[in-house]
Amino acid sequence: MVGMRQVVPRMDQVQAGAWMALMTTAQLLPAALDEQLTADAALINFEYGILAALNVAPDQTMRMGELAAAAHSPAPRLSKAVNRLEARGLVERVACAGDGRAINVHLTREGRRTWLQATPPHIEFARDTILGSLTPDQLTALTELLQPIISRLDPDACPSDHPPEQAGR
Amino acid sequence: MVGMRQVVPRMDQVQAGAWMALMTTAQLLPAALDEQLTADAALINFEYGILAALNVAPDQTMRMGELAAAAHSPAPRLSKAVNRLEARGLVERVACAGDGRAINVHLTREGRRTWLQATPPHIEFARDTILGSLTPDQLTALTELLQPIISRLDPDACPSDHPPEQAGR
DNA sequence: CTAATGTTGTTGCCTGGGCAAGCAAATAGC
DNA sequence: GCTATTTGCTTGCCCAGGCAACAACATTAG
Repeated sequence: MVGMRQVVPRMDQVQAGAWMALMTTAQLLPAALDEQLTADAALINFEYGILAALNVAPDQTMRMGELAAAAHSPAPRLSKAVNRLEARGLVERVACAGDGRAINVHLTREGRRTWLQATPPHIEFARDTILGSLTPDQLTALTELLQPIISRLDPDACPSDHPPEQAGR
Repeated sequence: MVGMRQVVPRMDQVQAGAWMALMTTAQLLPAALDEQLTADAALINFEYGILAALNVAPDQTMRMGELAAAAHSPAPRLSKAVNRLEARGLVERVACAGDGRAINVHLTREGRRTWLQATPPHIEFARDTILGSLTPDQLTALTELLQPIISRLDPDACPSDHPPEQAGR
């Protein structure tokens, strides 16, 4: 019994370090993003992602289902976010011609204006505050290291998608 | 005016890729953690962290302030989490002898039992599902790449686990 | 045509978290 | 000693998100 000090499995030093770094990042990053966006545009990151997705969609319009998929969001969460955006006039719901139960979400002129205003500080924050400390080679390395983790967390996550995708396609 | 297509700043391909990987990780990781812990021990990650911190503390006891610092949590969040844990008998509040306004949080026997039971699946999940796809060298690289990002997000985040703020400096 | 099933969104209820206000003990100023 | 400030923690109020129940329309089977 003397050798049996720990009942629980242990991580070695390297694993523990990576684990802590991942956890800390996952904790701080969303908070920092929401803080920046809320201060600069009264938007949370999730809402910004909706505007961004609509902005690059044909006719600035998407179906709820598409939007939910693009934002990796369950339907209720998206529905409520669209409620909020619609109440502010940034977005409008339009009945879908072909299908009576589908809803088209359309980015209003005001919504696009808000997105245009919100984006520069957001991109700046991402580049300067977050990515700015790494060289391009390091960024590439980071991306490749995170990719397998993402794949294991969500097998459906594909490399190219998501909110802050660049504006001009 | 023809050349002026975009008013908003852009990220290059490398930056955008890293950005997306970071965002996706930050989105998926906490959800996966809470899911695993909730299923296996009816704890969310934050609560698990509290038990874990108490478990390694001298006398299985910490002051609220210490705990909040250890969990990188604002005071109200910790207070409410301790409320929940105390209601389940996993933790108890004890008045602090020397200071009438301070509260010592103590891990009960039942709390330690819960932590012991919750930990193996948690560690397994972390090692196998999340870190398992990377070699030790890659884990080291990942840690070093995330470190500067963490530092920029929170200047107070200390790289090493416990630089124990010993009283006598 | 009608009934059963499937699809698409929305609403309600509950929980966790942020922030500001509050309370109580300790400390500093007078 | 007595007020004023500071420290340590808690509570209340509000918002965002998860899940299940629901409503509305579409589709398929009989």
